[in-house]
Amino acid sequence: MFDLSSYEKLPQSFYNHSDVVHVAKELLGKYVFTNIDGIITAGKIVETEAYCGRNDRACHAYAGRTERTRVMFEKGGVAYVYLCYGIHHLFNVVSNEEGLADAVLIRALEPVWGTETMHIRRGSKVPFSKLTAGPGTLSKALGIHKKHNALDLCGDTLWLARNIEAPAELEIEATTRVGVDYAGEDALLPWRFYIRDHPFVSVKKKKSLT
DNA sequence: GCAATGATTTACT
DNA sequence: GTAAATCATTGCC
Repeated sequence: MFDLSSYEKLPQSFYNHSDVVHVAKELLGKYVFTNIDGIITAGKIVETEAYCGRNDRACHAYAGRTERTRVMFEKGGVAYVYLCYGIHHLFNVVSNEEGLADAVLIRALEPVWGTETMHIRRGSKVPFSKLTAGPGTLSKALGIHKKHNALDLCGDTLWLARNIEAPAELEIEATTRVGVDYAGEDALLPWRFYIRDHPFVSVKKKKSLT
């Protein structure tokens, strides 16, 4: 059975690491919790992508600080929620110090708590295996809304935790990121991480390699 | 103030 | 496999 007492909220210091790629890898196997309207949902992180605002053209913050991206320039430990294509909410974890726009995009989760609620939020009869397999769908399943943008991840509405009983070692695979072809050479950076052979990883196919 | 576009998903051919 | 849905952010007038 799932025991909430086995989970420990990640401290502020976790997000202040100077290497966003390192944070992205550390996030694998951790858990995302949300408490929306008193309903708790949670999922294990199985896929992430690192974005670095200083030298990564794929990052929204690369072009500079704007009204939208200013959250990424905050100190680590806040949520950056962005509405993409007018439909989908993407959930990012901001890392590093204030002024350095690093963030980790959560691309896929494994539902572990409140799966009934997730099903309701996802509406139609999506198979269980698709509940949180994708950056837009996982946000919807967890009830993450853009109103949660800039939320403190150490708060009581949206936070990350680790399982104190979970094994420390994971099979981590690193590949190029998805959907950032426009970023040119930066799209080739192996900054996408996922747990090897995990069923909830959104297996991306296309790879226009020459 | 107005038009273009995107870190995606879903449905239809 | 291709195309549409849909809207906040962005850049230019």
